[in-house]
Parts: sequence; structure tokens; C-alpha cells
Amino acid sequence: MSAGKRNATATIIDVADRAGVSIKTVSRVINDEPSVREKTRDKVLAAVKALGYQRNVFARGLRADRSLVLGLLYENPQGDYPADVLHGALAYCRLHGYHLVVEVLRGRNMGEQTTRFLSQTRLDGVLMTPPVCDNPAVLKACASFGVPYVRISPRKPKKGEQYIAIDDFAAAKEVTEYLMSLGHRRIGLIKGIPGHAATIMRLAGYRAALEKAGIKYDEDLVFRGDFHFESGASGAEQFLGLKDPATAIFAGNDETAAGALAYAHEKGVAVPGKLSVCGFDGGTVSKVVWPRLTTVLQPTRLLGETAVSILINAGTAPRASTPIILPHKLIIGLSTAPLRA
Amino acid sequence: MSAGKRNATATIIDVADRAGVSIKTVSRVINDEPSVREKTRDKVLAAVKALGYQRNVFARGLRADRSLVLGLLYENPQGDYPADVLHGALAYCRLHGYHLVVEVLRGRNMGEQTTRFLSQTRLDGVLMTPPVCDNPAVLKACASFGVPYVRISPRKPKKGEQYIAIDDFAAAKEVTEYLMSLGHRRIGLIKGIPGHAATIMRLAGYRAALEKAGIKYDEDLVFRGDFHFESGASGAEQFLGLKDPATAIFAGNDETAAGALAYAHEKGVAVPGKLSVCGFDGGTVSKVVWPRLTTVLQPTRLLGETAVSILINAGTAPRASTPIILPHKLIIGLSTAPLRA
DNA sequence: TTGTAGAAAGACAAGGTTGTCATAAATCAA
DNA sequence: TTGATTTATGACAACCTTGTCTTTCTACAA
Repeated sequence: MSAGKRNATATIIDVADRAGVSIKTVSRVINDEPSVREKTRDKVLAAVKALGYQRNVFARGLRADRSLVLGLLYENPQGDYPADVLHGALAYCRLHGYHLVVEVLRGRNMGEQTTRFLSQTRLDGVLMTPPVCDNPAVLKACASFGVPYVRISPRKPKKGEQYIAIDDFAAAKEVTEYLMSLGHRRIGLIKGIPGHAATIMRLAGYRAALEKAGIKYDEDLVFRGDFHFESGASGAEQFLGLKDPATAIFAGNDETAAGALAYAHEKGVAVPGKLSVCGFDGGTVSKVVWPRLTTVLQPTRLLGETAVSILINAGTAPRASTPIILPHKLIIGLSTAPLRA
Repeated sequence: MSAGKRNATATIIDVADRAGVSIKTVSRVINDEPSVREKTRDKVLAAVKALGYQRNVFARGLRADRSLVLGLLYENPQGDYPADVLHGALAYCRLHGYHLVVEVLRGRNMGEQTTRFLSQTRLDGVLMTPPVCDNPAVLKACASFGVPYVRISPRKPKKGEQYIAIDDFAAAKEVTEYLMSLGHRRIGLIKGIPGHAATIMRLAGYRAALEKAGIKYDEDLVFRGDFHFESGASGAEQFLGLKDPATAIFAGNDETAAGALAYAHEKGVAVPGKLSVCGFDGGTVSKVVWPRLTTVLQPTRLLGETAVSILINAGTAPRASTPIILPHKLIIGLSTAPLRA
């Protein structure tokens, strides 16, 4: 605790006095502007160091209309995904002198929430994860404030927009093909929340893999989940109760897979002996369950880092309008095994 | 993306012009100061609304030396704990017009990192979780900036300091007593990272419970863990390999418990049939493993909320110097069962 | 009516920085 | 050396609020 008046920090004027130059020259040195003699620069830097001078962010922000602060918007605060994005973003921010303020958007009026958020903090940019990044009101709010944003895994990328994503389609196809390579033909898919880009693309990848292998798409083997544990158990229940039951389950994410796993344990169905289970995400959940999950490792931290790098370099770098697709990786765990006849 | 100039927002001058009053009067209305006629207030508010005026945070911060921004410092970005604290804090912040900027401190020079952080962002307060909150350099840095802070579960509370914590001692005692009530006498304890307040207090609670029950403290039944999955497996290995093996394991946290669980599954030791396992935290991990863990639910979000409330009310409320101990709760899962002879 | 107290409103400065423009110094060519 | 050109530096305004102090208005008592 210990309240108390903020320490009087040295101002640019103090530095100028001590260095025997004008404040403008100090400003030039601090901002790495040209037209400063080396000798002068040294004098100023010495004074800065001696006084422990730190630029006042408010004054700077007021004058320059730049805050050096970015925002991170997301909806669901649970799980590793948002936290990892946050920490990736944070790491890159720190490296470049930026800071990050986070905001969780909830409920119906996300547009208003965004407006309030943006008007209260003058952010230099915003990054957002699904499903917030697919909310038109949120995007509109950003646009109306003229705040640049980068979307992570958006559902419908706008033309010319630079966004970041992984190839959910390819990843899901890989998983499905991997399961088929183990001999599985009856593969149950537990979908994620309807409408999510990930849900849609992963379903498409799953279907593409089946089709390529000449396996007929069976609606009984698709369960409408919600990325949560319980839906994994429900999905497993459906798939295992079929006349021709599934021998493998591809869950929408790790948590769902954990649910399926738990149901199997409950019913005495051996994993991976009688049932193979795959997850998606590669976070903590996939590592703490038993048996350790076969899953797709998303480069979640990297998503955050890259998003921030785009925002920060938006001004300088020539704006490439290509999406950045980051690599995923199929992690073979202990929850999948060859089908036994 | 869509870079571009920030939208020209209305200033206080515009509002004053439109309302036909001076800027100072507008300022008074905005800040809910007295001495404004109701009629005038209405005029001003109408103008504010019409123009969509939003106070410029930089100008305000520059003049008032208050940022309405709080900081959250922590070290280990993994797991539910920091994320939950963050979201609790965030919720309270939003309710009171504050924002939250997060910073992860890593490595040796946390003091310097804190100094840099504080000088770059003019925070109105800082909250921190263990083990950052026990780092003297960090505390010193905060003090030298005159930034008030609240520590969550500090190891050695300073006299008169208002901090927040749960009663780790009592919680650990409860867990141990619960296990003993099931008939267990050989209870292995997997400790957390040495030096952490939680580690120390939980060990003490464990010992106190044993002592009270007249059970001799056995060093073979204490394993030095680190709050991670692997140490759970190692601990279980040690305990189950004893001549007189443990029949129950009390892990330092849920992740460690998951490790113990996995080891047991691996070796075919039935849980809870042959071995009971308890965790600590009550987060996602405890719910996704099978069987669902018996654990201690920490009010993690509430810790964050309460910490922020203390910071925000520090100026106004009469500063109570009592620590705030938030309630924990023993959650009986499916990973514990009576000892079978 | 006059005087007075208190409430309401305003004028002005200050806060620390950066942008614009002007000036001083250094460099170079003739 | 002189004049022209480039480079380095400085003076000053502007950014948008809020704090201090002053002025105006209102209400009420004498």
C-alpha cells in the first residue's frame, strides 16, 4: 500500500538545464531525431542518465497523439488460448517499448463496450481473438476511432486486410488423415461453437479428408459441441452408443477431448486401446490428462507476437496485404493407437 | 488494419461553445463537482452527448497526475491462477472506470523491470501475485515511485500492510483431515516451489493436522515439487515405491495432482480405489482430469477483484490495516475415497 | 433599498512534451 | 575573405485539461 504523492520526476527542462541546451534539443535526442551534433547528444544523454529522466507519457501522448499502448480484446477469458496470445503480445510489446491493456468483452453490446474502451484509453492499436474479431460492431467501433486493428483467425477476412491465422482446414485434415492411417474409419467429430471460424474450417478439413479417402460422411458421427468439457462427454456418449460405434474421436479442442476421455474412462472403454481421441490446441489440458493427448499444437504465443508486430510496424513497413498463416504441428500423444480388428 | 489519422474528437472547448458556458464549467460537470446550477448542468450534459465528447486521458493525466490505470505484475504466466486474478481485477476495474495493464516479470533483475514499467506507465496502483509480491527489489521500486500496491498472498506481510490472501494453513489442514477421515494414515505431500508462501503454509497445515491426529511426521512422505505436472509423477513414484507406501497424496496444486494421477494410471494403480489424490486450486485442470479432483477451490477471481478494490478505495475509505482473508472451499471430487483394508 | 454572504461561473495559468518556424553556426565553393 | 548552402540549435506555440483565484449573480436580512 503506502499511498503518497508521486515522486517528482525530472522533466525535460531539468535535463536541458543540466546539459546546457534547449529543451527542443533534448527532445530531439530522446526521439532519435537527426540534426544533433554527437557531442551535444552525449551531453544530453549524460544529463538524462544523471537525472534518471523518464519522459512523461501523458505529455507525450497529449502532444503526439500516440500512446505506445496497445489493446487486446477477447471474449472468453478461460483456457490457455487467450492467456497465451496475451503473453506473446506482451513479450513483443515489451521489446518495443509498448504496453498492453486488456479488456474482456461480454454480452450483447460489444460495440458500445469497445467504444467506451477506446475513448477512455487512447490506444495505438488493437488486436483481437475470435469470436470478438468477427463482431461487426466491434470492428465498426475501431474504425470510427481510426484505431488500427489486427484480427487473429477471423472468420471472413476482408479483402486486402492483413490478418493472422493458422490453417485450420489443413490441420483438421491432417488429424483426420492421421487417424485414418491408423486404420480408423469411424471417426467422430465433436464440433466447436457454431459460427466460429475454427469450427467451420475444421469441419471442412475433416470432410475433405474423408472424401479423399472415399469414406462417406456420416451425420451421426458429427456432434455439435461448444469447446467445453461436457460437450466432449456428450459427444463420446453419442458416438459410442451408435450401432456402428466410432473407433476414434476428433474433438474440437483439448478440453472437449478431455471430456470424451473422461466418458471413456467412466465406461471402461480403454484409450487408446478401444478408442482413439484427438484434441486441438496443444495447451495445458492436453498435457495433464491421461493418456496425454494427440493434438494440434497452435502457435498461440506466436499469434500474439505477430499480431503486435503488424500493429507496431504498420506505419513503417510496407503494408503487405497477405494474410500471415502460422504453422501448426500435429503432436502425437498417447491417446491414439492403431485400430485393432 | 486500416491505419489512418485518429478521429478528431470533440474537446472540452467545443462542448463549452455549444453549451454557451466556459470550459471550466464543463470541467465541473464532467467531474461531478459542486457549484453548478441544475439547468447549466443539463445544458452541458446535452452538449456532451450531442458531440459525443470524451475527455482526453492524456490531458487529464498530465494535469491531474492520475491515470486511472492500474498494473498487474506476475511472474509465471501459466495456469489459471494469474489469468483468473487478471479477470477478477479487470472486472472490478471496468466497473470503476479503471483500466489494467499487465506486465510479466522474468529473470533476475525484476527491480529494474519494475522501474522501467512504472516510469513508462504512470500507474495509480499495482497489484501483484506470488512470487513477485515477495521480491524486495520490486517492492522497493514501487515505493520509490510512490505507487501504492497490494500484494496477494505475500510471504511475509509487513506490519500494518493491508494484503489479501487465503488461509493456506487452514486449507491444507482441512485437506489432510479430510483424507484422515477417510481412514488414510500414510499421506504423501508433494510440496510446491521452495520459498513460496503457499508451499510453506500448506506444509505447516499438513503437519499440524498429522500432529493433531497423533500421526508421526515422516520425511519419506514429503516430496519437493515445483507445482508442475512432472513433479507430481515423481512424487507419486516415490510415495508408491516406499516399503510402506502412501495410500493418499496431497499435491501442491492441481497440475501436480494431475501428474500423480497420470503416474498412477500408468502403473495400474486405481484412483481412488487404491490411491486417493488431492489437488489445490480448483481450476480447469482439476475438472478435466479423470477422475475429477478433490481439491481446494481458491477464490482466485475474488482475489483480483478485492485487490483492485483496495487500490481504488485507498484514498477514500479509511484504511483498515487488517489483512483480508478470503474463503477457500474444499471440493470433494472423485479422486478420493475411503481407505480399504 | 442597501448590504452581505454564499453560490455559480469564468479568466487564466500550468502541466511536459513535440511541431513549426526562425536563427545561429559550420561548411564549402569561389 | 565572402557569400551561399547546409546543419545544428533555439524560441515559442499548441495539445486539452484542471487548479487557483476572481468576478458575477442570487438570495436574503436589515
